[in-house]
Amino acid sequence: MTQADPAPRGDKRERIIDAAIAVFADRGFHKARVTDIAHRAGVADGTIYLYFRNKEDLLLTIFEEKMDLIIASLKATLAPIDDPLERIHAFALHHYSLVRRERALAEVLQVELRLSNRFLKEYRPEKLWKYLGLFAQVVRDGQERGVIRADMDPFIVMWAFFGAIDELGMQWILARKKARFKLDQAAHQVADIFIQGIQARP
Amino acid sequence: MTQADPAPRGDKRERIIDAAIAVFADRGFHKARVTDIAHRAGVADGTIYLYFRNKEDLLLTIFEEKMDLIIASLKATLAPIDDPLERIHAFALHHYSLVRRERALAEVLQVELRLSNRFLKEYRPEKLWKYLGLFAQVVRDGQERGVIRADMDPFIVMWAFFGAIDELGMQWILARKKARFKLDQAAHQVADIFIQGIQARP
DNA sequence: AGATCCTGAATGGCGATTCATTCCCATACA
DNA sequence: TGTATGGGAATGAATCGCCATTCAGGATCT
Repeated sequence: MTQADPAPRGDKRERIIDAAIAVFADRGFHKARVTDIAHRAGVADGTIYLYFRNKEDLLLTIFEEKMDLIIASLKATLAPIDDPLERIHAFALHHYSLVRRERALAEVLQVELRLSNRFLKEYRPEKLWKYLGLFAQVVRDGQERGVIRADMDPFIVMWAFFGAIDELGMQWILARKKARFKLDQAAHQVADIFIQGIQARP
Repeated sequence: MTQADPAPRGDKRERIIDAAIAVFADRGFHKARVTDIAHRAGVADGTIYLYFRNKEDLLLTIFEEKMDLIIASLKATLAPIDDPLERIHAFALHHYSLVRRERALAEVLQVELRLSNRFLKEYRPEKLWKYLGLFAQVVRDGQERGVIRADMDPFIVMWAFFGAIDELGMQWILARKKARFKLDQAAHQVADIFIQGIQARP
């Protein structure tokens, strides 16, 4: 009749993306077979190529689209918090709440994306910069307000903090149930170290 | 893993390892072709299989052998330093001196090893644990002496510190000459953040 | 000669990608 | 109402390129 979508167009695309996240997390990008993804999504192998240029495009699409959601969510979390030091704390907690809630996605973003040379060397991970940029901005704000040491380079602090958070998240994911620490505990300790480490002292 | 060399002698093994480090760093493990490594080492493709079981064994052998050297070097660096907080500083500087001096090796260890699922999930990176364990021990010593906060989990501090150091090292390597910071500056700032962050306060 | 070491072309397997074919259904027409 | 038709969507078997690995000979020593 009207302009109603005749076919479940978006549905298949969504299913392929979800299946890809699961399979990438499970087998790793390189070992993941397109056939596996197609099977899991309940579509034919060729169907995937109607929606994505190739296997790598599928990985990058997941990154692009999911990061948009994550960035929006992070912004919403930080918005009501005024104190920069408190925001650092919130950043860590927010990061891990995602890791815990969507472990497969987190695994793809943290572990698998890094094996894509294209991603690391050729492709500009704009979305990652945007995500981290929010943190760097928190540091700059804190410096302007005088609560964070002025001799710290926000750029270095940003990568250091992300590295710390990311590494612990990765170890937690890799260790699965055997993890020797709790994510929340890690979030608190790391945030605490950085807050103590960079705050301006009288 | 390399059991015992069946027979072959000479400097070929060494040349293959050096060539592999260069090619892995340059093209990435997956895109690196055995042919490229052989060519660079000045040997025939098949020769590589006289010294290594397969391509992955080559990667793991590089890890095993180089880590032994790195661990020994780190121990020698820390030995004459008594103050745990000063050792943290030395750890960061030592790590980056390696990154700067042997960039290709650092790239392989930091970036490429991570793409080997086998390495991260199945293989136990004992040597990495040994390396990091040295740092965890520094934290424990500091706690016993009362100069480091007792409420910090050495395990979490260890991963956080390594993550921070590692991430900055990776960004520096990836950015090559365009890096927006100096390695030494990063070493000092990160060490400073952690020292300020974990030291016991009166 | 025999043993050791090396060579590099040939092989084989894997799995991403393609594309000829089929399916589905909205619309048009009788 | 029944049937034809056009074309986009989906299929999945076949293709095809890539490259790690092998191995039947050579080369080089003793």
